[in-house]
Amino acid sequence: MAVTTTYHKEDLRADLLRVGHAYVAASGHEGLSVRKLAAHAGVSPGAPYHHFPDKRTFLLAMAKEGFDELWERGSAIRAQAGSPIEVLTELAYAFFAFQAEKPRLVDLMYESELTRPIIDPLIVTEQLRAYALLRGAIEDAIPGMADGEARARTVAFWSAIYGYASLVGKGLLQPLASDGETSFQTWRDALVRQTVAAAILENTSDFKR
Amino acid sequence: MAVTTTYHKEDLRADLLRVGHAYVAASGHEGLSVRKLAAHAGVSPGAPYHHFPDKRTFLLAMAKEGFDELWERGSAIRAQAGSPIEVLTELAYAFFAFQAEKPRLVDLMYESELTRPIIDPLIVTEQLRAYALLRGAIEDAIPGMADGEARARTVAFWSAIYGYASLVGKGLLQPLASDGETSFQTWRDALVRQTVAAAILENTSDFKR
DNA sequence: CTCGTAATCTGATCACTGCTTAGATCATAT
DNA sequence: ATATGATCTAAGCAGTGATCAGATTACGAG
Repeated sequence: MAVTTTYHKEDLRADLLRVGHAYVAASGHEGLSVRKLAAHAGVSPGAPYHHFPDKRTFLLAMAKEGFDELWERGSAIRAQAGSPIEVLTELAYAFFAFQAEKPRLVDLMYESELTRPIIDPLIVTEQLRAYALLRGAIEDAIPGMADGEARARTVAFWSAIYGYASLVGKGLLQPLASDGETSFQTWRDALVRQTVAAAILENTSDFKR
Repeated sequence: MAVTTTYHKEDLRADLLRVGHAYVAASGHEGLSVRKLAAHAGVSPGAPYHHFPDKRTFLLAMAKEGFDELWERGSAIRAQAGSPIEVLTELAYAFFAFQAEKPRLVDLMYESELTRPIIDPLIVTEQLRAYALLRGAIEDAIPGMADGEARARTVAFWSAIYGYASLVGKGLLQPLASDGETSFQTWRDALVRQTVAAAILENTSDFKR
């Protein structure tokens, strides 16, 4: 006879995450509904609730996969240890690359119902881990900094990198380029050079009170 | 006999915007529904659709009021003309102040269904106006820059300011401060000083290709 | 091999959402 | 006074997140 369609799925949880990532990559997290998700996974509308208590929890699971991948890329860069300047530069470009590859996933991670009106604790945790990575790279360049200075330098670095990637993600920077990709790369390279330099300059006078 | 309740409202459109701003300020744009809006304005669920074709259009009208206020504050700062360093510094702090006063409105303006998955043309327009303001302030400091350099400096400046404000708005920076407001202000001041300095330094070597 | 238990899935249902539409009400100009 | 057009109500549509009773299946204990 015909192939018996399984009633119990192989691993519905993993299927849902797979389907979810595909949907988000294609259309963003805004239009994603539990019903569409279930339909794409070939399952009834209520089934996903046996694997995730909430829609929010499901989105959080997807976001976590994104943060994990980002973390792996970042810690790999730091592990293969070049000079501090090289490490910071590569970290910046790695974030831009991730944002370019999966812009809609980055939206989910940083700008979604998971971050508004109040941010989810898990995302705060992920962010602290990334903060520690950046701070470590900066402290490699300037050993023995006071706590406040290290914080200020890390925050300034991350603000510029995140801000730029975020604006690019919104499509708020391309329209300014009349000469296309060329100048687009030029700003980015200049911004990275500036930001890395500012994070690493030995002159600490700006941070003393 | 009793007071005749008016059937036609005085100015429902303005009332809706007022009510909308109050709701967003209190709870954010996420939970705002046309029905709640109508109820708060004392009107039937379908009434708002005679003044705004869409929910999106309504949100856009609210966002535009925010951009207009921001623009007025910014152009006032530039009009009262101090040194370029003072102007850029005050512009940065003005944006932080606006974000601190109306964080939920800033969410609506920069991180909402109006900016995702694709950004609304009106917001791009508003952003270009603000970009021109910043660029002008930077060009006051360094006259006669090449186009690419002016762009790169402006983009880098705006990226850092926006990125920092955005992270603060998400509550992603406070948790890092163990000593409260003091160090919080310290990072911010250091970031502004760094960013303004980088935007204005005469050394153009970083921008030549 | 049987059978009970727990996990999984279906299908119906609830309150809520954005939006549409027919018809009632009102202001205003002629 | 009356007609025109703007405004509003009330009902209803499809789609949403979430719940739940009952059907189906896997699996371990006897």
